[in-house]
Amino acid sequence: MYAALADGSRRTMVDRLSRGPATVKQLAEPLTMSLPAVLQHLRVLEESGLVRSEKVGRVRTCRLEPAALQQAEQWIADRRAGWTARLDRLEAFLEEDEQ
Amino acid sequence: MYAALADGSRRTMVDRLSRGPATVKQLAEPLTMSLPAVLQHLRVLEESGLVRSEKVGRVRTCRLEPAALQQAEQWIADRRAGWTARLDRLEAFLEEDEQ
DNA sequence: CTGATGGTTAAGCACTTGCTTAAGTATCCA
DNA sequence: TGGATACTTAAGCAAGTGCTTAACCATCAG
Repeated sequence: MYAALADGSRRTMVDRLSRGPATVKQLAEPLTMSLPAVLQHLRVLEESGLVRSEKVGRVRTCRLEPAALQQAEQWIADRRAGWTARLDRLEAFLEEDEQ
Repeated sequence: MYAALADGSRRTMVDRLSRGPATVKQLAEPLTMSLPAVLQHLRVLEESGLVRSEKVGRVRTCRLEPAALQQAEQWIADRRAGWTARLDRLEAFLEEDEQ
């Protein structure tokens, strides 16, 4: 899933989708690459669970899957929390030592 | 930076570091790969800004850089926020429509 | 029906990544 | 001093990634 976010073009796509659903064409518009390339990025995003899409007529509409984003966010938050907790304990220890 | 977190071995290293500083040897211990491979992962983590390390004697000690982690977390949080804000507006609109 | 639109598939290619082994270098300890 | 410890560098390689072009399929509008 972080692998999906590792690519700049894909982050641009996620950014676009965070402002609302979009078609493949619309996702491709700000990107300087061929449509097949965009399709491949979209596939990566879908496989990571970050994006869901469905086709109506000849138009495929994509939308963000906030639950997946939250999961990624949570992992980082947890590691960071562990680290700051450690710092707090160290601080408390130094404080205690001072007395 | 997400590229740095994209690899499982590197996430294992970050996880270890979230529980406190560690030497290269300690980081390598849970990983089933050669030491040079670990060094290469460490280099990626340092270049991403997620980890800082310094060498004393013959031992290199690594520690997490929480600011970088927070930055990654923030980006995700922002995209997610944009999306949920959209949902809220939609909900408000539907509610209004109902009256 | 026919052309334009929106998407899809397949093949190929340059470049990057994630390892490996082999051969160092620089401490530290007895 | 001499061996063990803790990294470090360099070279090489198999697999994966991010594109491309060419060709194709399925709507939709006129």
